[in-house]
Amino acid sequence: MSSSIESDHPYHHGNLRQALLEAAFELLATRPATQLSLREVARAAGVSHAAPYHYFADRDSLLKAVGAECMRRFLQAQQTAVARRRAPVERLIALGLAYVRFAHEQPNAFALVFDAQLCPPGAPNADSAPLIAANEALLRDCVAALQQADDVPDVDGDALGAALWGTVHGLAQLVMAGHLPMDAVEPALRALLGLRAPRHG
Amino acid sequence: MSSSIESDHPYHHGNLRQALLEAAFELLATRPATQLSLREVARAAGVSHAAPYHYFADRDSLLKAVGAECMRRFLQAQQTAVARRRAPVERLIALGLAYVRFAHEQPNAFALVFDAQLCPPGAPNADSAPLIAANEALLRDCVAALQQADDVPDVDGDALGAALWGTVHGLAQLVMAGHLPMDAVEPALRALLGLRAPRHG
DNA sequence: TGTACATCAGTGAACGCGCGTTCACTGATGTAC
DNA sequence: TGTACATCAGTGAACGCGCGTTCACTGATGTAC
Repeated sequence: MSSSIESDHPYHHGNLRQALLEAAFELLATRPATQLSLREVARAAGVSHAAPYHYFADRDSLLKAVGAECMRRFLQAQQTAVARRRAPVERLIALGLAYVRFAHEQPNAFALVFDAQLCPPGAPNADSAPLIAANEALLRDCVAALQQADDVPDVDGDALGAALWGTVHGLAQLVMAGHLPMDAVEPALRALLGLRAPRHG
Repeated sequence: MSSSIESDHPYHHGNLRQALLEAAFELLATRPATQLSLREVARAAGVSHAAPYHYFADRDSLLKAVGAECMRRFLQAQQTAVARRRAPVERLIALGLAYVRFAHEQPNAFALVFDAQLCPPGAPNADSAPLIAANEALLRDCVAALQQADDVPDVDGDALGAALWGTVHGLAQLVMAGHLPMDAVEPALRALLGLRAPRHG
């Protein structure tokens, strides 16, 4: 019984920092990060609105930590998806689908990951930096593998990588915004990669 | 002298509705639409904070009207860019560049156009609906023209259109978020469309 | 095993703020006579 | 040309709200003796 970390003592919560991050993450199912208030998160964690200040300097740094948590889950979703595939094209498709599916299922978490205010790409001080680097590396590897296959024209790898990142990112946004059904994503990716083959017949 | 619509009478402003929309649009250079307050817009238009209620039912409908205005400018930027080009690939590149450039220069206006809360794609009651349809038609035409060129493999046109829309949309987002410099956009688009040619030599 | 005490995680009252919205009003305008 | 009047765009005081942050506090915990 003493093994329970989640106790209900009015004082000494146990692991409030983690509980706050989880509460915030769950609230993201409800509304965008910009609309999350510190008080709401504290309320959801069952704690007074002043308690979070023992773990986070202010609202902003709580949101930054939540963003890093989201990034972690986002990266893992992609790694899991890619790990099951071998063929370069299939790896890329799996990566893209995982990317879009995460955005579809956790739109506010996805938006937070790419929020320039909270997770600025130029400021590597955040916890997110290594995760972002890992994610870009993952994509780069998939593109490089594709290029080593023998049916791909000779184009700049970095530029192609940027374009494909743009594609999955944009498809994610369009799905999130309701402009495109999730079903349309895989055909879209296949059509695009289908360009690389010379005309049929 | 009596021709001046922009008078400075304390009462009877002249064209307050339009002035509010313009003030709001200019404020978008400063902060995202979600952070715009009615009072701020009224202040920027030089009018009391209650005045907007003569033209807009509430904050939300003001923002919706601003969104339609943004959409109008966004569409026009693309139409202008495409009008100067003839070759299918160049038309597509010009379209994509205009798309991304608008997002780069007016990020908050761009974001508002695609805000699902304020401009929901499923609710065609907004002023934006015909503009959105026109924009999608523009892209579709460019893709169809590309497919009629003789060096393109036989892939599903709708799926390809979705993918290319995703690509420009995603590149726009990545540029806005600082993950990609504006300079990288044209090479990325050219690399992607370069896939359609068989391997060189 | 029992007592005294330092620690510090969490409390709850309080602050000042800007917001969206309402409301009775004011006064410039243009029209009817 | 002059007067009376209806209209209605814009005013400014007021409301209640939830927010972020501060602060003195409380009381559960674990340790030293």
